[in-house]
Amino acid sequence: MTLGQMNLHADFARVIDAALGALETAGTLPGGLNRGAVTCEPPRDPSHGDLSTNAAMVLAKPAGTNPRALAAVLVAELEKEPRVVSAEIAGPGFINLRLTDDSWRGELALIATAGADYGRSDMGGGKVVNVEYVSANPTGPMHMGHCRGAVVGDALADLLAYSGHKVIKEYYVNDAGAQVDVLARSVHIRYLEALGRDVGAIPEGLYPGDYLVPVGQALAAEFGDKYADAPEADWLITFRTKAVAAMMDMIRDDLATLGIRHDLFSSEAQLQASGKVDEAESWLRAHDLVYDGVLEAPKGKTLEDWEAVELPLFRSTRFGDDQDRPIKKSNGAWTYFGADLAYHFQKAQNADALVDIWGADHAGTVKRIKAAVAALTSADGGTAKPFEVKLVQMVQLLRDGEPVKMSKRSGNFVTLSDVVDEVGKDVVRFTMLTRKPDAQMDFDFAKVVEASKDNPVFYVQYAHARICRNIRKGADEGFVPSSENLSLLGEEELALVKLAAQFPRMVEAAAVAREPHRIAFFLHDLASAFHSFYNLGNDRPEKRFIVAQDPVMSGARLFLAQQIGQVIKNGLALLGVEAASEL
RNA sequence: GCGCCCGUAGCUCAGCAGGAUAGAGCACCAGAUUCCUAAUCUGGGGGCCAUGGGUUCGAAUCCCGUCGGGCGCGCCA
Repeated sequence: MTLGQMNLHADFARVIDAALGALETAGTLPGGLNRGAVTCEPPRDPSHGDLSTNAAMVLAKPAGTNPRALAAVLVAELEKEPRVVSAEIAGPGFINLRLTDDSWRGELALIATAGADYGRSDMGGGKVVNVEYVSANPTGPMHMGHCRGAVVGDALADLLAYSGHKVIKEYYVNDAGAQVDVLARSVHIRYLEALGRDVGAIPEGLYPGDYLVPVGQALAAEFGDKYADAPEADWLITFRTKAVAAMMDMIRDDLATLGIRHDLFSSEAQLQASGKVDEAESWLRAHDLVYDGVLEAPKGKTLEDWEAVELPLFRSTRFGDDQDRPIKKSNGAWTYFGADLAYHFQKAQNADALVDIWGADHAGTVKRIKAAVAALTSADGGTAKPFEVKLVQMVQLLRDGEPVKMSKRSGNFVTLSDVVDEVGKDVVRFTMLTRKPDAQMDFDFAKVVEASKDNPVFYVQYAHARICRNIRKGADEGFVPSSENLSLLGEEELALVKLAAQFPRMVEAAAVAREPHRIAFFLHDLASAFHSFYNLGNDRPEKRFIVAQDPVMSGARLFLAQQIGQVIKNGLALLGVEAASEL
């Protein structure tokens, strides 16, 4: 049995499929029906049963019968499954299944056996997926604008790994564009300052942030006044390299406060130096995907300095873009797109699939890069390498309801580490993960700081801590979690198990949809169900986890609590949030 | 003008690759701890799922139009 099969929901999807197969063999159903739309999931209303399938409804038409008639024969087939207590037809043709209590008790035991692996699956089949995220320009510390993509990308990468993919977490360092020259000049000012020169105000157009002060000091310590009066050409490259390295150290530290650690940092400058970009261009030219041409003036805005110049253009209009895109500038340097194209080609050679996490402000470039990657990776006439761009919408930063304008140029921004220091990693991560990534969100700094005690993350963590505390208390009284007498667990307890048992399918669905936020919502639901059950013990002492004078019942209940805690812990781990045993 | 994303309760958001009576948190109201920490629980009010069509057994969900909001539309990155 593989990991992907070891849970009840996956099992019953197969039971239903087998039942349909039996009907085909018997001639009741025509062969070759597409069962892709058949579902097997818990009904929204638990009173309808444990599992529900729409098989009769989606197959009735192609089978030339009506839903309820098909449901009747399918029910007869499903009732042969020993774990099925009842199979009922409901509404327009749903089939609702009730399973034996023992099958749920078995699932509970399975959670204990699987432990940290409960929910893990082999769905990905070991395929290598490269997830590129953050990739902020190395010109300053991480700010809140980067935060969402960082958290979503990291959680998605972990989710894919947990679902049976081999994941490479990658950061693309844009250390080759004009912005790093600006950085080098900004650092040179700080270098002069460190040497005691009067530099006055930081000139317009350079980065004014204080974070460059120590970089200037380090350069002064290393080089003395060697470059103080030297022409820019003498120091630009050296300063650029040193400054980028310093910025990347800072960024790595910032990411570490969120628990984010990339496997691979790829340098744009190194990529260009290696000749990979030229190779990509040659290949594209040979395949008539790059040609020399002249662009039309941009629409929708007027540019005084617009000039028509011949440039090497990528035929992105063939792939739905509204304009062909230059891969080189008139000065011969690569455009961002030109280098990016080669970069993706290189990534594709080392992975079975690519996922990029981008900010929504880059949405306009998705078509061209997807087109380029599709063209490059199907070079040998094969199928193109799967490549998805996941857009993470903007976070509107507010302070007491007032928008905070952020600009690195002006030095006015809310840094990531400020926020993490203030509210903590878990709150930041959970907040970013409790909404779907393709909707905009507001992040009111003051509000989040103030309301951090009410953050849903504590609700979930509290459930876990509560469980740990009870297990400790049980141990103090000599009660140990035990799976010996799970038959003592009744309807209310099994309702908890049924919810927890959905974790594996939630993980798979979240991985397929690339939506880690589903895990966060599931955990909230599970914590809520747990807190509810826990409070039953207020009025009904016999429902407590620790029942005085009853080690057998206490053992079974504590076992239940332990497994619920395990599932919460597994889910939190996926989100990169701590599952503390004390709050 | 064009492209992408969004529009669900007073507010912030879910709604599981179309499914049964649209949910949660916050806020508001009313309750529950001699008993495992109340960082919890129970109950209540509150929604023409922006809007108009279409697809089908069935639509908040898919398609088209309209309105409203965001982002983008340079040889920038």
